[in-house]
Amino acid sequence: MPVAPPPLTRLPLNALRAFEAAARTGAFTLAAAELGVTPGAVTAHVKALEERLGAALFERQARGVRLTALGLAAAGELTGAFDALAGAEARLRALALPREVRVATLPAIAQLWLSPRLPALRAAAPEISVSITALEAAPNLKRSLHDLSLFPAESGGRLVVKDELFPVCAPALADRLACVADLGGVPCLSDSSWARDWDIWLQAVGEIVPMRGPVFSLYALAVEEAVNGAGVLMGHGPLVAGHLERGTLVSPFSQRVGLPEGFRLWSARPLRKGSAAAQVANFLVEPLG
Amino acid sequence: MPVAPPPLTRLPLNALRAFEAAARTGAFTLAAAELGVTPGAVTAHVKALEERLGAALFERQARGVRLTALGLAAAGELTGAFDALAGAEARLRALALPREVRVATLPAIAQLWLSPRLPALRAAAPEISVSITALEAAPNLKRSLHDLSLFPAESGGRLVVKDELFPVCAPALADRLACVADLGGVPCLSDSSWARDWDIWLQAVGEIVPMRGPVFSLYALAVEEAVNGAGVLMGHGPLVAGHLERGTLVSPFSQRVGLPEGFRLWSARPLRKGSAAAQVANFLVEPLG
DNA sequence: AATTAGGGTCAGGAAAGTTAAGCCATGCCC
DNA sequence: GGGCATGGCTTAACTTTCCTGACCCTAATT
Repeated sequence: MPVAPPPLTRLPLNALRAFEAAARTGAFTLAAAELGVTPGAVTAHVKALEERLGAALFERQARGVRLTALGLAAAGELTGAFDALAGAEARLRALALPREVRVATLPAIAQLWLSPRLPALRAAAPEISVSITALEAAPNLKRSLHDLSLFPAESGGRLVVKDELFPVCAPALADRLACVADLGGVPCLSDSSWARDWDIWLQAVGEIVPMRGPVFSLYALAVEEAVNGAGVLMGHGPLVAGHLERGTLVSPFSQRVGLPEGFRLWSARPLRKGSAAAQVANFLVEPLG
Repeated sequence: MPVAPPPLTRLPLNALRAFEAAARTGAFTLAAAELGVTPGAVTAHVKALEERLGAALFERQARGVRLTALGLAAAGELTGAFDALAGAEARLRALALPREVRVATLPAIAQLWLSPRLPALRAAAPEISVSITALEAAPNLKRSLHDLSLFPAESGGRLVVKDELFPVCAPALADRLACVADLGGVPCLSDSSWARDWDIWLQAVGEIVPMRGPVFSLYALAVEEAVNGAGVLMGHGPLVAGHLERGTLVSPFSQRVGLPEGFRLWSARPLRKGSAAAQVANFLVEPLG
């Protein structure tokens, strides 16, 4: 590695951020995803930084990278500094756009739980602009671009609604289901990210039924298919409540299994009383109040 | 299947930095100088940020800009965050280039005091690479790119050498100076950034002598001219000591005026014992060891 | 009236990022 | 165990963005 030429210029900010993200996530691709750029850009940034410093920050391996001692030593302080910067950025945004609230949640929750509630929220506080981002996993709260984050968890945040499992299907299909064992004779829909739902419910009710059926990658799609009579879906209480009310889905069995987890709401930063984010949070937790 | 990537975009880092520098310095021009870009770039960055936020950060006035309430509210936290980032950056650099020490000082001190000492420093610690930057004013320590900063001041830092004033000139010229009043008959050299030197000395010795002579913008140039016999210069003790020793300059009058200030050394960050920066600092303060 | 100081604007050019292909170990599979 | 697919980083050409440099504008100063 060549010794650095007299670099009296400061280290490039974006390269530092790319390095920090790569160090924290442990992979260039993850860092790229977090920063919203392509992996090639992260490669270039880290490389530029290493050339500038005249020392390697990562060991390149065939599959992935690993921090060098230097990289490890430098990453911690950088992470702290960028956390502070993210906080300052969020505050600036909150000051400039006090009516913007950005919520992160699971795609299923966004579509099946949050979306139906938005009209009422808009009616209650029309000046607030709520934007929803669907993410597969809860974002890093310190670094997130969101104000609120609604995800299933067993603890933390504020409980919005408890989750429970029970099979649901179209009314026509329910007629063919007299007992749990009948599930073996109909398609059982499942969602790839909640793959264990059926196991959990069956184990809780003490039954063993061999089942098969299509697997969906979007829970909302599985719900639609269930409504269309394509099969029986393991329903998450809060996500199928609307269809149950309207009668487009019914619950063929009485056994409901409460899950230890519920949908819980976190805020990225302390909510100031009366702020738009606080209003939205309160609405989601206590829609009536 | 992954859900669509976050359409949320974060505020551009470089624009935030430009805004922070402009807010802290109070002027786009100064911010541009600090960042090493042109004022136009700062204009564009701040403008982009304001458009992104949908709110003004500065009030544009015919002559200069002034922070809006929003800008003022946002600037403080940003400054703190960027200070933290600068600290992390400096630490990264120190880890990667442990033998680099960067010193900021006045041009006159660089040329007339520091430069003559560098050979001895190199001999004492040949592995350390010292780079010197001449600045007209002491840099912001928290944000500086330098490790050490050597500037005249009345307090703070570590005292390296006291400053005192007394006229100096070439030996041949000294013969024509019997008393202070004779200064009126010879050119009196002065430096534009130390314009008050003559006043200070004359007032201290209780004389009033009308004088004129060329004004230099570089003190080192004035010293060279004095050596060449072009006139009498108000010498700063530490900066003319070498010439006095070699006899290329002499002090025609006995009156020496000690200044309340001396050359003082600051370090941007706490010096770790044994670090290259600490070695250089110790050498400058106590050259004998 | 002329000068100066500070921002704003615009065309052109340098340096980001993107897209798509390439590498290279690992792990799977027959 | 060789063949083959996979995951992750890299590379190269292209595109977009950002910076520069020269100019204009306004208000305060000389």
